[in-house]
Amino acid sequence: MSTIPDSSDRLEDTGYRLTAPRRAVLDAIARTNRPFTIEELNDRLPNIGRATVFRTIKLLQELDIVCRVPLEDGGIRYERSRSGRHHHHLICSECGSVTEFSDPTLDEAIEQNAEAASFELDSHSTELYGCCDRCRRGS
Amino acid sequence: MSTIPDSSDRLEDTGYRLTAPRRAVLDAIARTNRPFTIEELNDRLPNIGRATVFRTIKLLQELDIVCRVPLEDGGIRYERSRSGRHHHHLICSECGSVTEFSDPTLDEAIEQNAEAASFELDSHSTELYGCCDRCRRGS
DNA sequence: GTATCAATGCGACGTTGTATCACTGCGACG
DNA sequence: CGTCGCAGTGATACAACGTCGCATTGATAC
Repeated sequence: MSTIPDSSDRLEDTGYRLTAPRRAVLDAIARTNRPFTIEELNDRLPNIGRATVFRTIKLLQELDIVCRVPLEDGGIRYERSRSGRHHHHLICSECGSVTEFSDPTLDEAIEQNAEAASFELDSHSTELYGCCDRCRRGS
Repeated sequence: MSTIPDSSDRLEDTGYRLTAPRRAVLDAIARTNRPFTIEELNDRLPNIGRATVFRTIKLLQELDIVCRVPLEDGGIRYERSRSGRHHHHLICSECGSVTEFSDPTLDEAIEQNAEAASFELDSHSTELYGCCDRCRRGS
């Protein structure tokens, strides 16, 4: 999992400035273990402009520090990227938890479908929706 | 591919009324071969209320007559479902075309990942983004 | 026919994100 | 140090996409 220092470095290494608002956003994200909406983040950072929060999250997405999690109902949440690399999501409809996973077999199946259609693959996204282990045991 | 009569039947069979506005939406969709936004559809149906178009598309999604196509940039388009069944999308960033495909191998890989995490899978979505065969040849 | 209730149209509203633009403060350089 | 340039910020207006509430309409059962 990315730490705040890691993320700070990644910001500066790519030529972006590590400003107080960005530090505050990184800090707020680091203290959260659940997927969050921008509005939630915004409420927790009353001294930081709404636009800045949006801009910062967009930036962090580009740096793979946070990732966008599309929900089944079309809603969007964001989460700190654990791996900082390409991955997929298991999204629990009960508790809203999001778990990352990677699977070369899955990625290969996707690449083969693209190839079969003579499609030049740039990127792909796959989300799994259902009920996580915790919620299944709990209920 | 679903025809208008098919879709009409599917509406009535599930207990919904086949009204003039719904017929008009079905008709407009049948005449379109490209993914569309609700706003585009709305412009083509000036006699039908915006809310009704939204409501109808939502309904048609539930009946698997149209499907929601999430774009790479977060935008949303809709398209007539060719198969009326579960499938995935190849989405061309050049021309915006959307092609459906199904692949049991891919679905199985997804199921195995869910199983490995003791996750009870309800549904999943996978989208492939890139450049389609036509655009590759053309450019 | 007519009663009933699903469906519609309208307009207000909510959410999520972007554009504009004046201002601020980081950090480079003398 | 001082000051300069520009990336970054904040406020606000705006845009896109979709929902809600409610009075009215019209499809269907009887």
